[in-house]
Amino acid sequence: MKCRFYLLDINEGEWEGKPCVRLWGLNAQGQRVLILATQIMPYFYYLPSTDSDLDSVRERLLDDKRFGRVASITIEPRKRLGKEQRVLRIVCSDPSAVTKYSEQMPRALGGTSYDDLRLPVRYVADLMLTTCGWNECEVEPIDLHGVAVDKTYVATTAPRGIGDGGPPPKLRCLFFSVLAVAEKGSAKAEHDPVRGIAIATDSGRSELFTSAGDDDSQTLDLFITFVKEYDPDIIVGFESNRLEWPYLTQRSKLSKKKLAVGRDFSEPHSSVYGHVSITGRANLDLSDIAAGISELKVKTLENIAKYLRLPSADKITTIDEWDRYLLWATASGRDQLLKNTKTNSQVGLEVAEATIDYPMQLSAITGLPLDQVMTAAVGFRVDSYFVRQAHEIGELVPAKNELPFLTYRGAIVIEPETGVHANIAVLDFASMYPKLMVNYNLSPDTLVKPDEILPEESVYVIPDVGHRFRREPDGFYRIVLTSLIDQRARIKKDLENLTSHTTVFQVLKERERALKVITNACYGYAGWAGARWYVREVAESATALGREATTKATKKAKSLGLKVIYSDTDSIFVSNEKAKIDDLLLWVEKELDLEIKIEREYTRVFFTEAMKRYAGLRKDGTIDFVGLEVVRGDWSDIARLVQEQVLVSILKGQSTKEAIEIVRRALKQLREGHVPIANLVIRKTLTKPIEDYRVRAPHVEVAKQLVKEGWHLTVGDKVAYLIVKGRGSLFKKTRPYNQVKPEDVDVDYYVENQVKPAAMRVLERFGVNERQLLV
DNA sequence: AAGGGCGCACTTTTGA
DNA sequence: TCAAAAGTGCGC
Repeated sequence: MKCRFYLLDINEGEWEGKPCVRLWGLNAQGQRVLILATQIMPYFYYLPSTDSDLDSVRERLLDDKRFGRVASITIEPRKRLGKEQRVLRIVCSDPSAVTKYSEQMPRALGGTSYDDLRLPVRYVADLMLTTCGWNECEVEPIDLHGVAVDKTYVATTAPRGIGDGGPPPKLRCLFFSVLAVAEKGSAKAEHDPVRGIAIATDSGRSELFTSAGDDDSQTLDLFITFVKEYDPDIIVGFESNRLEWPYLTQRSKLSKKKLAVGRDFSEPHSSVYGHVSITGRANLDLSDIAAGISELKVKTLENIAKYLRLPSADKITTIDEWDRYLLWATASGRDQLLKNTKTNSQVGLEVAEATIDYPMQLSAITGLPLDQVMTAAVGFRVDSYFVRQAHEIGELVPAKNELPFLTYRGAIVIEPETGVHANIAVLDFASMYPKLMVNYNLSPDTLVKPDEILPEESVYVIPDVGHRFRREPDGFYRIVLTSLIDQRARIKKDLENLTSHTTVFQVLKERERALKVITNACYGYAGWAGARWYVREVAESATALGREATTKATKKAKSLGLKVIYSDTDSIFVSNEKAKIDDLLLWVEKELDLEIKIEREYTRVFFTEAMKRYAGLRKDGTIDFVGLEVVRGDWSDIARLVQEQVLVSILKGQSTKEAIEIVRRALKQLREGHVPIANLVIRKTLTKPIEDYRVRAPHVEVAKQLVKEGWHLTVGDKVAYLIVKGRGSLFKKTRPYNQVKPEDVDVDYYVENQVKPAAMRVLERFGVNERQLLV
């Protein structure tokens, strides 16, 4: 019988003594299914050194005792950098041999291995399976114990992804939130019991699980039982990968329980990209979604809800970890904490529902399962997409690189005309790098070696850097990018005929966004030393061509009589003169084969002397703040707020008098101690392990202190601190956010090193001097 | 265990 | 006292 299934999760397994993958999903009737597929045996490709004969190498390998788990070897035609090659396909009897042998063979016999892929990835690539999408194969029912699904099958034909299989089935979604309380520092599984777990489901269930006293086994039992009964397809949490799952797993172990939430009753386990995997379900961590929202400076669930303007955003408040212990000591405090946890789960579910379309579409496009796609870095998403595309065209997949990398020249920024300008248009090249890569066929397989002699008319010669690329045939990057660009164009067209607010529209919109992100990431990917298709020359040529395009367009703009006040990479700020701009747009299209658009129009725009920092007033009255302290997460709120008000006043008002008054008022408030401590907090990220720092930076000193006090701090964490009164260097006057009393604050520092510099950055352009800020 | 590129502004520490 | 180095976070 035929089975159509929506794919949620894939893992390795075994069936009748053969390696298989387990495909977890839902069928067209909405039943939960598990399909075992044994069609593909684990394999990789091996290309022996050039002088050896394939047949004899094959014989030798089959006899080699070191490679006892080689099941068979065939000789196949594949392409390496577009060139037809005959390679050995090494089929192994178990999946782990692929990783081992693909490294050992080149070491023992020379040559190179390709397509060293884990079996689930192999399946996704070879069969174009669609994660978060529909697939199809012939199946036979089987009896399988130890799994909680409606149907179990074995695939009798190879499963295939079906392009547009229609809308997804109704998926069950559960959000969970864990309350942990510690006397000092971060909660630790060894001595801090789970105080409560709240869940909320898409079916409207909202529960709070607790235990009496310090024994949390009832809480855990209730949670495990609920998950089993509700049987969600998607489990969502906040910081669940890093904190909640490891904590719950450890707590369960301590009470001799198994956190058997998987559809095979296994426990959550951490996997490749630092994500947690729950067999048969998709585990999603909203903090990974928050990480992708750069406007969000402090990544809390509360702040995401507010950012998304969810109706329920007002219901949620963040209770800091260090406040929990005292609250927990009183009955009313406990009540507050538990209620807060429950609210978290309800709002969390709404956040999940509002944001999940994007990860699902990104998963469908890249082939990375839903639980991996948001934790995987941009480079790995591109990697995954490329692996699928490579298989389609028969191209060998190179191993991941650990090549030494070389830096290269990037884009041009021209210094802005300082001050305020009226009526400015911002012109942007649309997808500049991707289009240049397509236009000039920039790709590893079209790159001409420096010593190779080719007729001039058969290659593109890149300005400035001199690299050459064959005009024909289409290179790998051109093929991949063209497909991405075309798909996106098609969706954009479809969107025009749909009404917004419909589900279909939203899903397509997110798909379009996912395609755009992948498209734009290709340039950076080419210049990333860790990429499978790392080719510095491609990235270097893209930036060289970009410099040329922007320079030429700028020159043309000037010759048309436009005033150019600033330019960065692929954007040009010009006087907003419609007719001249239209001429320029046409010229760019014709002469540069690129598209340039009016991206924004400013009625007024302000520049300091610096590049990459400005503020522009749009026609609708909103202001874009770019690069300035206002948008930086490492300045105190008070400094950012004052600068923002100053800029509003400058761009919307008439004189600087009002702006000066704003600063004076703020400084007065500050000096009188009326500014709440929360507005004085400075946050900086730990970008490396604490012991690796070579200087005593303020946030690192605070981090050291916090670690001593029992807080878990790791790379990527933000350290929140204040500056307090004292002597000596700044790093001696820093204290953790939660330990500062208002009277200890070093007001002078905030006046002289926060508010004044932020305000003066703007005001000094108008001849205001610092003394004028004194009252 | 990892976690796209380069260009730029700016603050603070360091070391002579 | 001063320039260089370290460090962070931004723009595109």
